[in-house]
Amino acid sequence: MKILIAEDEIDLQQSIATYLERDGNVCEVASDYEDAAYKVDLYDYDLILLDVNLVTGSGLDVLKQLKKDKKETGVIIISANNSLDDKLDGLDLGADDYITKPFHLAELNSRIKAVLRRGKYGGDDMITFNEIKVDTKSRSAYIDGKVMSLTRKEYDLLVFFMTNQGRVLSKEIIAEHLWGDNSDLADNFDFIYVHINNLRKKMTAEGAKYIKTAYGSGYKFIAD
Amino acid sequence: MKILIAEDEIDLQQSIATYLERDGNVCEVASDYEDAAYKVDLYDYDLILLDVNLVTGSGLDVLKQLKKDKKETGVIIISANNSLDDKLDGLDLGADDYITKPFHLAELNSRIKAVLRRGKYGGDDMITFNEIKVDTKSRSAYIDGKVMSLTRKEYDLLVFFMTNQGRVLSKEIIAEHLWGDNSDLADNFDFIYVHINNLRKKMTAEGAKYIKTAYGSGYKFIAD
DNA sequence: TTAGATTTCAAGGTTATCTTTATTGTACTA
DNA sequence: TAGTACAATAAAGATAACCTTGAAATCTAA
Repeated sequence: MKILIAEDEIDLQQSIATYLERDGNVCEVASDYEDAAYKVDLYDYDLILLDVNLVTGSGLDVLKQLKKDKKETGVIIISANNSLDDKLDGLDLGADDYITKPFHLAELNSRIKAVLRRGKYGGDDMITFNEIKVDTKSRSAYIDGKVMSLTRKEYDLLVFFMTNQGRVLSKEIIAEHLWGDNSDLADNFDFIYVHINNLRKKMTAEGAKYIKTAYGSGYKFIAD
Repeated sequence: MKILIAEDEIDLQQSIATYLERDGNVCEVASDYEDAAYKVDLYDYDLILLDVNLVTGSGLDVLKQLKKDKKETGVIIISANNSLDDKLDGLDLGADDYITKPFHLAELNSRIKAVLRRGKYGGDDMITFNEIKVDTKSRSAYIDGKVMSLTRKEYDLLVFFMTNQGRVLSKEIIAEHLWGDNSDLADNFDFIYVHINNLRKKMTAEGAKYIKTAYGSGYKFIAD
């Protein structure tokens, strides 16, 4: 999921981002009103966490703009004070939920999941990149409409790449996500080459050369 | 960088220290809660690796104290069990990241780097200087919108320059940041000339002559 | 339990990058 | 202005990262 965190408290912003990224989401941050408005205008997000009290303007104005542009984005309002007004205004303007500071990340997380589950937004289970589609519910991948026959590791790898498009992923990071906290693989990540190779073969066979090598740093999934 | 390792497993403590010191960091260790609380109160660290399950108390209390004192210290939580609670509580309290035992040192290292970097340029993924843009998430650099094809050392060098704009950087400082290990290459930094030269070529090819030579003292990154 | 599929290991080959070396060029100092 | 220290460049050599393959170990489903 692609999530924008519009929040001016850097500590909080980073904590949320770190937590959500660990769940495989792609986060971007905006620290003031202008930044948020700019990014909302330019990109499409599945979800926006929107602080109403941004330093240089109101988050509610961002929300208005969003709805004017008819973007299909989930919105959760973050309000600092306890006055109901902000929340109600937010819901009136089409926000999906709200949460009041201070809150626990677990609380935020369950609200996020609920909003995304309602299905209206990117919350469906398909991840798409050009001609590649992945249905995470049935764990099946398609390319040009044809089923890709992938092993478990290949599938996991593909999903990890597709949820982190454009980002350089080191072998260590990949290993951590695909094998969890298995400690034994201490110094030898070489077999990742094999899985990369296998996945690449199946993709390039259909003309999809999206897994690029960043020599010395890792791999990234990106179109030319 | 000055790093405190608050961890009661002596073996782990020592291997982390050895690993980080090899990268040019200065490490101190604390084996129990009192020791950690004492040192955090007395000294300033760039980063603290904080085990939540210290023998005589909770690492989270150390974190609370740290935040109460408003110290600008990066914090990475080390949690032994898999229960999310500790990690969440840690992030709620303002930790920058967490890692679960057992983990790979390389993984820890990349998280440390991310946290330290975040402190320097405020959580933003883009570094900009005139027509040059660097996206640290995808590890890619752009000039006039075009992708710069950089090797790892060239990329690291560029980022180091751009985060230290206008400052004279000696070969020794550059070497320390890009190689960490100042033991082997003690006497001979000549290869830096080569990397400077290579990076310069790729920049000047696009008309960007920002790397100035400060004869006898180093280099600085600055517009005319 | 067993056949088949999948994952991991190990080894050799290939290439990009890094370092060394050597030569030429440039800036400071006496 | 000459001499010296420092810096730039190019090209060869060394190294480390990556790719590929086949076989052994492991897992999975019938």
